[in-house]
Amino acid sequence: MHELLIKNFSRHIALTDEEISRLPDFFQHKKVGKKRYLLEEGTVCKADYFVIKGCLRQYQVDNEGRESVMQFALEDWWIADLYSFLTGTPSAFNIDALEDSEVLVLDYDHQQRLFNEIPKMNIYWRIIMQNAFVALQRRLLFQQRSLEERYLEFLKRYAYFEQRIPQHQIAAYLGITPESLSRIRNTVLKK
Amino acid sequence: MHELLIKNFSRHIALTDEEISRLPDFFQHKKVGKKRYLLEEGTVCKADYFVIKGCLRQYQVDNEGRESVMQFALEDWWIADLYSFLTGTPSAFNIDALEDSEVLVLDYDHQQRLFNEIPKMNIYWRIIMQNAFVALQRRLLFQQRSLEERYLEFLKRYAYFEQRIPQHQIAAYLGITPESLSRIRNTVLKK
DNA sequence: CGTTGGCTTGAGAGGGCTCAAGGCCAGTGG
DNA sequence: CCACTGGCCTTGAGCCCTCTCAAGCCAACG
Repeated sequence: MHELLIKNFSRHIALTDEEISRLPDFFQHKKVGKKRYLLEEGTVCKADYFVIKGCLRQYQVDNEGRESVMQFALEDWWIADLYSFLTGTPSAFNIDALEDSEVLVLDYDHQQRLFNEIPKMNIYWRIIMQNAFVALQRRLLFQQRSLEERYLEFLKRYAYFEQRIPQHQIAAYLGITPESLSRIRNTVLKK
Repeated sequence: MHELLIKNFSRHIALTDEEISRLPDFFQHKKVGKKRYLLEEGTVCKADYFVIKGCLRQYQVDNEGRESVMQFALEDWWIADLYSFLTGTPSAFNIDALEDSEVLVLDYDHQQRLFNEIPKMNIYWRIIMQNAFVALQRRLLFQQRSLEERYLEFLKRYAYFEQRIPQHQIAAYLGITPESLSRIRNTVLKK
């Protein structure tokens, strides 16, 4: 099994060697070329994806054709449309690769089996969901601040991958136009 | 144990009668008068609260004194500052009662014991965290729409308690000024 | 070396905010 | 029973931040 994933699990729960040896039964390995889709709007999100290489994004396109980025996912992150995944309903999101990427695929049935056969996985998922929830709350509050504050917060939290993401994607994540982001960067730089 | 809570658990997991009989060991009952605080900014959130009567709100006050409402909680809802609760750090939020209310208090140690003694509680909390996460994602996306769309979405999802909440609180939840909300309501009514 | 996509810059417009005043209760005290 | 008060909602006027639309630049790539 890929070491990134094992380390990730181990951050929250203690897996035995025996349990680790069973992990490969649950996951599939998949390569996603740049600009290729893991999920397309209107289809059901059938799996949760763990990124081991590259960079992906989950986004929505509104009636006017504007994109809103829900999430970026780099190495060591999970990505999926959880709502579609959990309910089995068609997704409103797309997930595609910003770079050539590789993911571990955990489809719904395998996840359920994982919960049954290694019950402490419930603890792991409870904890990462709690963390994701808290992060999202923080993001929601920053959404009400000025553009500059939002951008600085983004830099503070995500400086380590900011250079890997095109600016207009960052704008779509922050909920602002690329033009505004360009101007903000200018004023921030001058300080 | 209060029936609302048992029903809530039962929506996601199957508790035995024996397990239900043990629940009272974990919870305390507490009354909170209108305008009284369950949590004050700067203190640690030591418990997760399940509302059995009344209405509470979780909110933040920014440097300019503006309030942002993170969440309302009525009967059958959980409320807490999860970040403070999980990390034991001082909270940036306040939680107070908009009406005379009653809650069941689950403090951190009791929750940990609950997870240990009734392991399927991990499943329950995993599921409600997933649901809360998905709801928050939806809210985040609506934050980028126009005032009117945001208000209509709020009505659609929360019509059943809209009358119990003062308008300026709803404005603070939607991230707009009370004046703007008042104007929006006017234009919506005319349609 | 022409085309394409991403970033920047400018000018103008508009949505939502600020500040201020007025009206309408509900609660309170005389 | 009534005047008074304070909180909440409404309405108006003016402004500012951010968006839109448009053009220009530059690097990457065929």
